Amino acid sequence: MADLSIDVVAKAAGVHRSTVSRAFSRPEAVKSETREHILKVAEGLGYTMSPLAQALRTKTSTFVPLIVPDITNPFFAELAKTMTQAADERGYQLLLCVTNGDPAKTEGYFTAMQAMYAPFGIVAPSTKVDTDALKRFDFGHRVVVIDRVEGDSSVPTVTVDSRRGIVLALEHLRSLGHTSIGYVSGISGTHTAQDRMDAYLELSAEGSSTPLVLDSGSDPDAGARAAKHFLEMENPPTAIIAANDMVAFAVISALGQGGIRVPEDVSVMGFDGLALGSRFNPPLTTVRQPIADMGNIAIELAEKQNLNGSVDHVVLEPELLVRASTSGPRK
Amino acid sequence: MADLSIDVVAKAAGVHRSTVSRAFSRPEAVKSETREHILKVAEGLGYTMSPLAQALRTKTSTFVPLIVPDITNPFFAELAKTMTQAADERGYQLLLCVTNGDPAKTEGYFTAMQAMYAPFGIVAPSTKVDTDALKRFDFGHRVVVIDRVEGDSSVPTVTVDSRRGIVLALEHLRSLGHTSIGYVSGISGTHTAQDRMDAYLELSAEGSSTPLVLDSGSDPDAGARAAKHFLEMENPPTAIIAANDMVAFAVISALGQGGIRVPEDVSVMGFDGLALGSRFNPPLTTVRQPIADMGNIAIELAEKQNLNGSVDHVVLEPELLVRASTSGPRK
DNA sequence: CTGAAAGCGCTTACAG
DNA sequence: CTGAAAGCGCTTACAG
Repeated sequence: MADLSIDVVAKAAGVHRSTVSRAFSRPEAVKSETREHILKVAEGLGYTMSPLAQALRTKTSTFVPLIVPDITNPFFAELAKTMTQAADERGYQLLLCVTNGDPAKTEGYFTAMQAMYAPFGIVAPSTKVDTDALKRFDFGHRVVVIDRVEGDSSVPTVTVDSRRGIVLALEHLRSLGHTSIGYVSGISGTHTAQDRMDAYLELSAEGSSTPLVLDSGSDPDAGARAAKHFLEMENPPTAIIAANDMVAFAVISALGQGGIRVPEDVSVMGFDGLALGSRFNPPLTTVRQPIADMGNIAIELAEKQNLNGSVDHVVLEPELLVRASTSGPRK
Repeated sequence: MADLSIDVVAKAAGVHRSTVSRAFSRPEAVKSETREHILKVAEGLGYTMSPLAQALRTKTSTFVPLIVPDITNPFFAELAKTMTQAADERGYQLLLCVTNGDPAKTEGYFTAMQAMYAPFGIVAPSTKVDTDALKRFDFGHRVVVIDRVEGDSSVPTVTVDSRRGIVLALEHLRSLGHTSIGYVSGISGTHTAQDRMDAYLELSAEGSSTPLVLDSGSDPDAGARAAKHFLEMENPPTAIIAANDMVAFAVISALGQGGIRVPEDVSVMGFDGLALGSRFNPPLTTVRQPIADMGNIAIELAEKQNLNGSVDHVVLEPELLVRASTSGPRK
């Protein structure tokens, strides 16, 4: 495999390199016979264009970074999976960038993506996005955020209606006969997390049940603490809503270690709709976010903004997913 | 942010661009005063070199692809996480490439990486790697595989001692008093999967217990089928080893839906040591693979091969991780 | 419709 | 130790 460049194809096809370039990049600008001949020769040689050289020359590439805090979190993994495909279908190459929550890393990725001539990027944050900080980077002007954003409406966003999700959860639980419904935050950085909690607080008050937050921490041990709290209560709630599926898993696990069974002793719901939930013990009832849609829409929003500067804020509908972790209250 | 290039830095610093280049890439080749001056000017301007242009010119980059079948599988997610950091520390940028099991995609990544002048790559396969197919690509000669490999020992590999892991699992279960121990394959593509199964078959025969494979499929429903099988047996085993943690989750979930409790009614072990296992219900007893070590070593092996052509095959020791999904046999 | 030339942002022998 | 020149693999006005 000697180094194949546009010039060797040009020579082999008996044309000038600019014609080869056009045959690939602007096919309509070259006579069809010439084009077909060139393409055939190129194929025979096993030639493909160098994206590096193309990017350098045109100052635009097809690399689209997806910046996530933690790929080990199944929510982001599922997002990455669907976005890889969505990007592919549109001719982009998704570059997964994992920050592990380190803001310095995020900035590093921003300058790197700038240098790679990425046309735009997607960020799924773990904290409320500071749009001012974002815009200190050139690249920050071409980013869509998978969360709500405050104050500044100039960055495109896509989220799920958090309040509606909590309504769905509460309705489900109440229809089962629950009146005492607790909440475990478990996450707290994003607006999404905040919105879920706020909605719970507000809606349970409206429903004339007293809000009961078992834990509001945001570390991985929140689930365990919530379970401990539950076990120590005289009148524990008969159902629990967890701020997301991962927290629900942790709660159920810790509860189980304490001898409490789900859903026999207490119902537990999650929020996210992870595939993993269907194989949990018990399979998790949850509010599904349309993760695949979010990924597709994020890319569309980015393209739109890139094209004509339009900035959209899309809010998707969540959906109740009843599995086995909820049932009527005990007794 | 006007476009910053080496030439604008050169002008601002009053030197030739080649000197700027050296100040960054071969600092010892330039007088220290000059260098410091250049670096200061560059910093003031907010200049960093274009990795694209560098790669194009030197025909080598710092992009290191990690090719995995499915990022949604926590094993690969954890691998990706530790490898991102390992790569970073060595000055590489990990590029996550997800094939979704599509061989065509793998080939696509290979040619893309070739085009990106990646110095080498890491592949975590979902099937037995065909080294001949691998080597049809130039890039295939600079790849390390996270699995065993057959026949051809010219590609560096890193794995865990599968047999040893099964020994650990069997010993643990037997020490608890189990004599009837079933197995669920759940995965089957890789040598690793094969080796685990073979070891189980061989070692349970040696231990004079009859091997009992509840399911040998490799799809996501293997766990459910195994549970069904279990429920239909007259004399079901008192313990089950699952080929990996994800399968163990599915088995426990399906068993739970069938009214069987773990570990009260049957003990279940996994294999992998995923972080997720500690938050399963019940927390999963398993054989831990040193995933972080695997990642680090994979990169080291790649570097070594790249440097002096040496090819190593590293086999790591697994470790028993006792949590709550195993106990003595019932009654 | 095709070719010749200039240039994207770098590096590296080669002189001096 | 530093500069001038050629070139990595492309694209795109500009001619013809």
